[in-house]
Amino acid sequence: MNPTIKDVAQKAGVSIATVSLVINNHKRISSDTKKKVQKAIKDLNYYPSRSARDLVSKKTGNIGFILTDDHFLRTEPFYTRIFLGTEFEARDGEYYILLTTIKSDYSEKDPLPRFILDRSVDGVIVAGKIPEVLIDKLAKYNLPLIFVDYTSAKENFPVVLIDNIQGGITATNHLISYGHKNIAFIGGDINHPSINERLIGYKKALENAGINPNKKFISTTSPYPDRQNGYNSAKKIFSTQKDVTAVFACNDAMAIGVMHYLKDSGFSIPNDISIIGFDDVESDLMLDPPLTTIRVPKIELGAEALRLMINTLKYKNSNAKKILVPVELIIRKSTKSIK
Amino acid sequence: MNPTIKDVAQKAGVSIATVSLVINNHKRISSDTKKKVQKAIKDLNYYPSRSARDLVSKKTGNIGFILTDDHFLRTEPFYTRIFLGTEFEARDGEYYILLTTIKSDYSEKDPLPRFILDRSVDGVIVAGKIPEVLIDKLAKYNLPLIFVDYTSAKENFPVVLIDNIQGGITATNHLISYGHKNIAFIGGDINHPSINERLIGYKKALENAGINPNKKFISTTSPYPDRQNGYNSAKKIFSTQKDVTAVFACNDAMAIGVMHYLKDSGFSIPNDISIIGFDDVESDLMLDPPLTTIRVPKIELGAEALRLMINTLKYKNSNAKKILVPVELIIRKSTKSIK
DNA sequence: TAAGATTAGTTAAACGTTTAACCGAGGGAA
DNA sequence: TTCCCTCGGTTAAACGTTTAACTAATCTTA
Repeated sequence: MNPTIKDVAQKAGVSIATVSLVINNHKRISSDTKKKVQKAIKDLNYYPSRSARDLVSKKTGNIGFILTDDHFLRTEPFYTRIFLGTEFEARDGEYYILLTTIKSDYSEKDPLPRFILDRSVDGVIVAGKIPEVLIDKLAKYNLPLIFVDYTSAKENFPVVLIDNIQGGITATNHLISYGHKNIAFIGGDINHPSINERLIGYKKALENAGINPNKKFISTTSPYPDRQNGYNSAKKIFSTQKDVTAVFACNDAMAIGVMHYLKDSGFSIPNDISIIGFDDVESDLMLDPPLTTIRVPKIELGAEALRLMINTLKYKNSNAKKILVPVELIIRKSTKSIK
Repeated sequence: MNPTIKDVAQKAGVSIATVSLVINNHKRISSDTKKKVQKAIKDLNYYPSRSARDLVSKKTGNIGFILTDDHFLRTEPFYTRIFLGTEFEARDGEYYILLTTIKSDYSEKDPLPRFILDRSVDGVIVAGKIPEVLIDKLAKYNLPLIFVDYTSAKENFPVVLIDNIQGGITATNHLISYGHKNIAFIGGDINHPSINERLIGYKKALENAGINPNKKFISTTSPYPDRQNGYNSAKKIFSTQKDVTAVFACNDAMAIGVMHYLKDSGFSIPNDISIIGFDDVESDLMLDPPLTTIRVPKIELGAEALRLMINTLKYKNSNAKKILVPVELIIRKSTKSIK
């Protein structure tokens, strides 16, 4: 079997308590014994048993990560990157991430993830929009709960968010600085806070520039912000509004849909129409032209969430922090100055 | 704190051993006591402590899942679906899946995943191609190791594979049955067993039909089977070979690249050229026309791997099983009969 | 009826840690 | 010299399960 703390103690000629103190580098240990013990640990290739440790310390060493299945399976690796950021950050620490998906139409009678029921996690990170009913059920367990890229309107949880408003402003300003005035906004369900905030940023930037937002240029009726809906929304707008010269799509997926529509309709990008996206879902999309967009640091979002969780766990401070992660304008070839 | 087995025992008026026996439904318990105990468990909302259980049973209740980061972040949700299949299957059982990615250029001096080092898993599932050096390092730990969609040539591990040869035959037969004779094969690195096997199937089907495989119709020099390389390979073949009427791409990503090239070059699909892919990565790709392909049951692959792992863990039978998962022809609009 | 077998449940040890309480040695102050 | 403090380490209890070994009661069987 694997070596235990006992073997180490024996080999180093000390008690098991001493070994334990060395491992958790307690100060009450001389550097001599410390070295001896560390040598023994190395020689035996000893690793503490997690279950024994967890049992006595009443921790599990796991963090749950909840995602809806459609978010997990999205074509563009957005939430998967957020997850990866969490996993990267956990990797060097002492936590493991337990990922589970839930159905996006989770309802009252669906069971909670097993890791909640059998208390296999010390806290839960929720990424993306999930049904309110699940939030309610989760809140009943007094587990630390942290949200990423979404949060409940009703309750006040610690959360890591994209600075969407600033991103919306930056994107719109970029188009304005290129001389565009008639800028369309193509978004999905306005009830999703991220999309709404990007729209707010869009409007703010227009107002700052003295441009009156035109309702006919704004599409927010699509249920889900994917390519197909980007295509459809573009169709609706461009078939009636002839003087639009630029599009701000609420994410890259919709932007790609818009590009498809424009190509199909004989428009040239960026000569006829400039287009900017949001998210920067890096992938071999073979887009032509490459899409100007607002980069969201997805890995960073996930890492930030885990750090927040670890802090919450460590200091039990439950004052609900909000962390706004900044975004960045990435200029490629899909936008063009018309001055 | 959470209720323990002690609380349940007290409430039910039995010993803790009895409670334990009920939980693991041992036969030596009358149905009367069983009911009493189960009621107490329900009343107290009791769940056994995993760490205590693991400590005594010397299990961890976790299965590691290793994936290279580029596989995890692929545009098409292929390996993520395999993972999900594993997670689905684990969900109702008693295992948790610990997912970790490794760099695709993992080298000798990179550390092993932490869950291996500190023995936090009972077994490891490896999905997709990983560097041989990692396999060697993993093999040193005597942990059950199961491969999915890849396996080491050197050693004999239990493995769950796609029936690629049959898939290659089915795909090619489909084209042959539509009257095609000059069928191109567009693949990536031939060292990847899956791709090689699909090519073998292609050749077999041609031979069965009395058609001599033409080397000029076969491209296997791309390093990675993605869209861009599909595009490039198509360019190479179609710029010299004028009588090709159909393409069998080794996966959907390359097929999409091929479609892009054909469109850019003014070909009509399927009127001028028929094309079939492999994998069936369902997604909102807005492909026009929809791609005929060979469906790989990805969820099923993952689930099968977990079942194999659980069996290995349960019966310690280490005879390296090989499971071939069948595939299915999905006819859409990208192939057309030319008879 | 007595001995053995079966049934249903209990006792207690064990798993591998952490950590509060304890202890002995040496040094300094009164 | 005596008392107290500090330093560096040890002892032992506790965490919540599983399970081998045991026991008491009932049932069979000759």
